Amino acid sequence: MSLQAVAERAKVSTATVSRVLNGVDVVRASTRLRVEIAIADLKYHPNLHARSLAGAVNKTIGVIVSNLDNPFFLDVYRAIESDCHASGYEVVVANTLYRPEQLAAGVRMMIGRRVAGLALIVSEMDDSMVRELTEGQIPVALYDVGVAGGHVTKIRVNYRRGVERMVDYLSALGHKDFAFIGHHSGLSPLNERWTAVVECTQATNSGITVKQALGDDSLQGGKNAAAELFSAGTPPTAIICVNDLMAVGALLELRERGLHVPRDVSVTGFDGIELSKFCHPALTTVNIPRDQIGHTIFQSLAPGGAANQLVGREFAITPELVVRESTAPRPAHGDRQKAKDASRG
Amino acid sequence: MSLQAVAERAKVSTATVSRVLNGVDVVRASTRLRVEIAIADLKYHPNLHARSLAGAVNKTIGVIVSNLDNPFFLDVYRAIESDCHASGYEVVVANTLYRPEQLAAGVRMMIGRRVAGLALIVSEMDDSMVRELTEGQIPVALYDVGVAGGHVTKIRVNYRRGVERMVDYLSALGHKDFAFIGHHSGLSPLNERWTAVVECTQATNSGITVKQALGDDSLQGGKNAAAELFSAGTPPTAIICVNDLMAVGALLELRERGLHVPRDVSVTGFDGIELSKFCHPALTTVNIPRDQIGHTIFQSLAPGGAANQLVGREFAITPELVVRESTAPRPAHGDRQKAKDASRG
DNA sequence: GCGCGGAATGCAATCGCTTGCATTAGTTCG
DNA sequence: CGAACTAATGCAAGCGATTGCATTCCGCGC
Repeated sequence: MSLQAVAERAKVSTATVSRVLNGVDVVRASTRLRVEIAIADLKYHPNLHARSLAGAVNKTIGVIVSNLDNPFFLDVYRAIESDCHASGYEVVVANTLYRPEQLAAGVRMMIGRRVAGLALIVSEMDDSMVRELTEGQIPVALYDVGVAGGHVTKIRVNYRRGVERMVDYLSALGHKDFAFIGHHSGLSPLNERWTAVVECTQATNSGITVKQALGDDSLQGGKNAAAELFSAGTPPTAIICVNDLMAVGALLELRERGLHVPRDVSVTGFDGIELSKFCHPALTTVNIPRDQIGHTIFQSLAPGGAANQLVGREFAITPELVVRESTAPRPAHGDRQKAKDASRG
Repeated sequence: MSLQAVAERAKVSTATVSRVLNGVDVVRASTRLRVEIAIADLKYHPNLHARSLAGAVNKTIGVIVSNLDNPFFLDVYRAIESDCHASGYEVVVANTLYRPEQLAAGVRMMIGRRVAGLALIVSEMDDSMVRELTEGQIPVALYDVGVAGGHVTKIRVNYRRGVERMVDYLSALGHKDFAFIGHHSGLSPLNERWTAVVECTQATNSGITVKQALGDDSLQGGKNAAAELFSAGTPPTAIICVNDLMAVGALLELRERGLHVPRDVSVTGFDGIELSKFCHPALTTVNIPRDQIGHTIFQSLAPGGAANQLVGREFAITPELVVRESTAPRPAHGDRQKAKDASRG
């Protein structure tokens, strides 16, 4: 099961077998055939560890994400994966579940594997981690954190802009009682979004209030957070969710409370995942071009081609508002009574 | 950046550094400290390729799935991943998109990586692939295909049983015009499900008809398939979908056609993914315990512990019917007119 | 028949790490 | 103080490829 074995069976040297394997075109046809037969007979599969050790160009790129369960991350990952396969690269993913120690473990693993490039689409990066990566050798693509330069490319989404549009839109519909559903408020990129919502709502000087509820980054988490919003205080008429997944979760909670979306409450998502179109009602959301992010990441990580222009740069993406069915004008006072009733449920 | 470098800096041999790294507990505390400092100073990360080459026990297990986009696969994967991390294993996934050549590539890669075990949760396995794996060396866990024995464990879900329950239930509700929404009918495990539906419906000798529509294994695919069902012929009153994901897609299509689920049409899913509970209406489905599958796979692949009892065996899982809101009695004749109208839309 | 020259092979060093065995350093005692 | 042990450390042989360089083959022209 080693090159050695194949070589013996084909009565050639390991060097020749290696050449056949790698398509180095200097092997006589008859020899090549003999080797190929031996390979097939032995069901030989080259040991990839040995191969990369021996210095073959490493065609693997690593991707670390916070939560594969959230289609947002999956979509970005898939875009990267598809580009990679198209260029003969392999991908290895790590899922951190928003846990810094898992991130650290993932990074260690990737470096240990000597990946050709490393993409980090995570929210739980702390400064020391960023610094370590920046000081390291391998090309890195950072999403929403750190700074570009050297071998690190940064992709930044202008969340604030997206939130602004969302808030402006909802304000225009007359909403005043806002709520924000988020998760992991302890992580700075996530906290920034909440801050953005607060600031945007306060900017329009019209007595708007916002409260926050937190849950996991999941359907159930969104549902739980929504429940919390209606458990006390003034029920909101507009709920801005940090992402589509949680928004869909919130939708169910509202339905169970007999609240109609968007008649009684408006709900918005963020990301523009496919599900946001398929849920009911379809979510008004802010689209983040996940494919584009994935492609950009790949290009900045894979050497050759356009890479040179991309690596070390920063890419800003301005998300777009997508209005669908989950938002409507603020209900009249009388109608709002319903939400209050639901609060007790 | 190599053991060598660390050794020199700490003024010890590479052997000692290696011992420190691996926690072999025979190094004097003072020496260990010196080495650890050197490691930190150099930001040294062991080369995992070299490590496995050198014969360290390989703690990696490979997982190949057909479509990570479908939460079913993701759930199984996550269960495996979580078990692995708990036992200090690493996981590497490959996504085939139902393409046999991608499967082959994935298997080659896993073998090349010399994984400790390989899980295949794919529908596109052909006999030769199964044979190759069976004849190979590494522990394998097969889902829904192949046979157990030797180092291959098999997990089999009794689909037919699930389908039977579904069909019985729907028949009891009076449905006669059935439809099946599936994908990749060319792959035998998938084709079997269609066959199961046909046979179950024909078993109850009551003039039941079934037609089939196909799409991708995605939300959009489900929607497309549903559209096809209403484009010609008698519109069905009960739609059995091959999985929840496609069912949710179908739901949207029906909604767009002004058909109410379950009043006008009943829709069922399969798998019991979380989304099936969060969509509207919540899907009547057949639950497949994905966690359990993942755990079983892990146990049969990871050596030690209960592994011995599991490896080489076959596990049968009988899925359970979960009735929710997407099914109801067959509409009366007059009401069915609505579906016919929708057909023209 | 011989010498040549390029095409095919083979040799062997190397990649970074693990590990069995040899060696050295430290301790404890007689 | 040196013997006898044990605890620490070092040596060096792999692991399974890749690859630059040396060597052997072969067909040809003279």
